[in-house]
Amino acid sequence: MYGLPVPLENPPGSAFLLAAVGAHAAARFAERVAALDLTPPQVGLLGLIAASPGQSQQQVAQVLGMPPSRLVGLVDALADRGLVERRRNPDDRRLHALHITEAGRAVLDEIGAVGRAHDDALCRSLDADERETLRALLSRIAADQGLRPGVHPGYRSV
Amino acid sequence: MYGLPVPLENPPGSAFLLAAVGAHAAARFAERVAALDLTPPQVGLLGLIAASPGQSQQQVAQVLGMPPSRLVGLVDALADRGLVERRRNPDDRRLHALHITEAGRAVLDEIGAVGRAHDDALCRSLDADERETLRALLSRIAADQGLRPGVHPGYRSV
DNA sequence: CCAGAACGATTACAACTCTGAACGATTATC
DNA sequence: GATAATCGTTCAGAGTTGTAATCGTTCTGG
Repeated sequence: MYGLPVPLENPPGSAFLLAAVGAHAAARFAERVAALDLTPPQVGLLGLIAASPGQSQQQVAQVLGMPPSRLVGLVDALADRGLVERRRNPDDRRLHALHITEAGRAVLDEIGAVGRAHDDALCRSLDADERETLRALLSRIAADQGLRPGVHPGYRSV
Repeated sequence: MYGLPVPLENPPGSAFLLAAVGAHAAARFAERVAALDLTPPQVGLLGLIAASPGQSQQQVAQVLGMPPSRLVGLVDALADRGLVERRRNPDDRRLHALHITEAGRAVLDEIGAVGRAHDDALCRSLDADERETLRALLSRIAADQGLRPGVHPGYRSV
C-alpha cells in the first residue's frame, strides 16, 4: 500500500508517526533479510509454516490475507531452496500440506538473530523500561484495532 | 516495500509491532482519504506544497525521496482537479514553481479533519497521557533513526 | 455406481505501478 | 557563440498483484 510522505499538521499525530516509523522499520528489516536472500513475505511465510506445520495453502493464504495464487510463487521460492516442502495429504490428495525442513529451521534461527539485531538497532535510543512501555502501548492498539496477534496486515483483501 | 506477515518470535518484538501497527494505520488512512478521491501520496504532496510553496518539482522530489518522473503524474492529478498549479518562474523558465490553490486549501482542511478522526480512532484505547507517551517514544526513535521530521520514508531511493 | 458439482492448487492473462533512460526546452559556462 | 548542464516530461521496460480459466481430486445425489 502507499505511504504518506508528509504530515498534515505540526506536530504530527500518533498515527502519522506510527506509519512513518513502521515503514522505516519494515524497510530496514527488508535490508537485513536481503542479506540472507530472502524477502519479508518469504520470512513471514517460513515463520508461519514453522509455527503451525501441515496446513494447506488455502488455509495459509487466508491467514495471511493474500490470494492463493500469490502463495504459489512464495512457496515455490522456499521449496526450490529446500527450506520448505509440500507433502500430499494421503487422505485428500488435493491438499498440499506445508512443512518446514531442517534447512528451513536453520535459516529460521538466522532470521531470529537478524530480527533481534534489528529490534535492538531500532530501539537503541530507548531503555528497557521504555521499550516495554512502547510494546505495551502498541499491543493495546493492535488488539483494539482487531489485528490478529502476530499477523502483519501488509496484505489487504479478505 | 514489502510487509512482514508473521513475527519471528513470541512475544513479537517492538520492531514487528511497529511495522504491523504502522501498516494498519497507513491502510486505514488510505481508506479514509479515498473517500475524498485522493491517494496518500497525493495527500502528502498537497501538504508539502502547502507547507512550503514555490518549490520546484526537483526540490520536492528530493525531499520526498522519489524520482522526479514519478512526481509528474502526482502533480498532474492534483493540477487537473485545480488543487495545485504550476507557475513558470520568470527568472528561470525551466522551473515549475508549485503552489496550492484556494480549492486545494479547502481540500486540505477536509484532510485535516480526516486525519484527526483517523488519529482518534487509532488511539481510542489510550488515554491522553498514554498517547503523549507514545508520541514521545516514537519521536525519539524517529529522530534517532534519522527520519526527517514530518517526512514519511515510504519512498525509497535517494 | 455414476454424473455433475465443489474444492484445492496451479497457470495464464490483464491491469497497474514504478524505475531508468532518452528527449525537448532553457540556462549556465567558457 | 558553442557546449555542457539543468528542469520537466515522456516513454519503454520490468516487476507486482488480482482475476479468471484449467487440471486433478473429492464430495453429493440419484
